[in-house]
Formats: sequence, C-alpha cells, structure tokens
Amino acid sequence: MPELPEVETVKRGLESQIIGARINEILVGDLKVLQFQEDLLFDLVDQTIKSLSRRGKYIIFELNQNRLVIHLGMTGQLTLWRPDRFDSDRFLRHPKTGLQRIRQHAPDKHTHLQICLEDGRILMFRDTRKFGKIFLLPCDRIILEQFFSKLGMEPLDEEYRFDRFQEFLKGRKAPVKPLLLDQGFIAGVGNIYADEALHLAGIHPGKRARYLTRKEKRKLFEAIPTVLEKGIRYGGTTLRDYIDSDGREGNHQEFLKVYGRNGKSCQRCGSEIRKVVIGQRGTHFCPNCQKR
DNA sequence: AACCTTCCCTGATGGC
DNA sequence: TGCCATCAGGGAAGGT
Repeated sequence: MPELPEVETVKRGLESQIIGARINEILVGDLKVLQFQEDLLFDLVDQTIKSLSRRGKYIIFELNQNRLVIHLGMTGQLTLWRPDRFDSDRFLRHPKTGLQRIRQHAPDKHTHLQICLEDGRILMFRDTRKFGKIFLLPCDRIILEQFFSKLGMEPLDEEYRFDRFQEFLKGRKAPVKPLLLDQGFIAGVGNIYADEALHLAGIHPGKRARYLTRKEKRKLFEAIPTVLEKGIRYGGTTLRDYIDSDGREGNHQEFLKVYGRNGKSCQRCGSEIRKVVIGQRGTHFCPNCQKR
C-alpha cells in the first residue's frame, strides 16, 4: 500500500526522467479511476510536464494548462515504460544494490491510463483494486489549495510542528493508531508506518490519545518523520504490489520492526510481535516494548 | 465535532 | 479440480 515513502520514491524516479516531456497521446482503460469528464483528456495532448510534487499520498504533475493529481490507493502503480526495454526483462542491474527484480508490465487489463510521450516512452497508471484516483485541475493556486484543504501537516516539512501535533491530540479519546491514519492530522502516514512509528516511540497502538504523556507525544512526534525517512532511504516497502517508476521493488520490507512480523520476535526485546485489529485495521505491535 | 461502520474492488488463500 | 467464503485496506460517505 503506497504511503508517503512509496509515493515520494515514485515521484523522485519520475522527476529525474520526464521533466520537459511532451504528451502525444492518451489511452484509457477503466474510466472509474478518472475523477473528471473523460473528454477533458483531449486537453492533455501537446502539453508538457513542467514539474512534479507530492502532497501527502498524492503525486502532482504540473503541466502547461493543468495539474494532474494522482492517488495510488491500495495497489496503484505509476511506471515509465520504455520502448528500449524488452517486456521480458525481469532484472535490472542497480549501481549500488546489484541485481534487482523489476516488474515492468506491458499494458494489461489493470492498466487504466497511458500517457504516451513524444519520445515513445509511456507513463502508465496500473491499479488492480481500482482504489486509486486521478484528478485533473486547472493550474490555479486557489483551486489547488481547496483541493488539499482537508489534508494535515506534511511530516517532512517545516510546517510539522509539535504544538500542532499536540493540539490535534488534545482531549481525543480515540486510540492513537487510527488518529495516525487520519490524513487530516498528518498527511501521508498509512498502516505500515503508523505501526512502525508507534513501535519506535514505545507506545501501545490502542492507548487513547488523551492519556499519552507529554514525553510519549514528543517521542511519537519524532518517530513519525524518522520511520518515513527510513522508508524513503530504502526505496519504499514492497509487500505485494508496490513498485517504483522503473518497476523496481522497494527494500524497506526487510527492515520493518513490527508490520507483518506477527509471531516473530521483537528485535529490541525478543518478545513475540502480536497482531490485533484497532480501528478496523490490522495493527502490529510488541506487547513488551509497547505497554498500555 | 468526534467517532464508528460500511462500502468500493480484486487476487490470494483456505476449507471442503 | 473447482467452488465459495474470507481477508487485505485508503478514503469517502453515511449514521450516531
């Protein structure tokens, strides 16, 4: 499930390759992922990709006349297909990490948007579960602000401040875990990094926010950017579907402390990692390091 | 306002 | 072998 580190990895990968590229043709699959009138796609042709940015789990393509905003949902993949790479390629030599598995798909029944570039490369959006969404906005600052008005703090930016963090948690009786998933609180945190941050901070995911001590809040506040940056450093977490813009899987899954490690022992204390459901979400924690 | 539940969707998995 | 039920989960929408 792509969260901030995965979206950031995709964004950086694309950024280094498609700035300045001109759109030649658009091909669509399932129209369900498009959150705008289909015929507006005609407007994209001949526009140039000027820049890329990210807000929370959204990736934003700045074009001449529009902004294309994409959310990958659960299983969304944004890859740059290159005509010089054979479809049968399954491995790619990476300068630092050696041979890596890649999953560069030719368009299939799950490919819902193909943005064909002038030079023959194709920016593809593929999403098996179709929880992803694509928006087309005019290039207007106010409209962009409105679009993101309900999103919370960017955890890796200046605007991420402890006073705002504390203010949001004040008086909340909900367990802290679902609050971390609230995009109106901190944008970009999802199920994996929420569990990882709570473990790093030593906080039980079911603990009600109002009962967190100042010290615990401080630890959690700092743990969030720490685990997100670690995720980015290892190219994101691939559990099943996530791949970057080159079709490469992430490496961060090998460094997870709790997520998906139920039944295994905690690397810090040796206790058995447990999995419970909190706020309708699978939640992983160490019962010894994260006491109520 | 805060909190909780349901729904969307498909592939993987397990029981029989 | 095949069929069915169940599960995963981001976020919107609906209810309390």
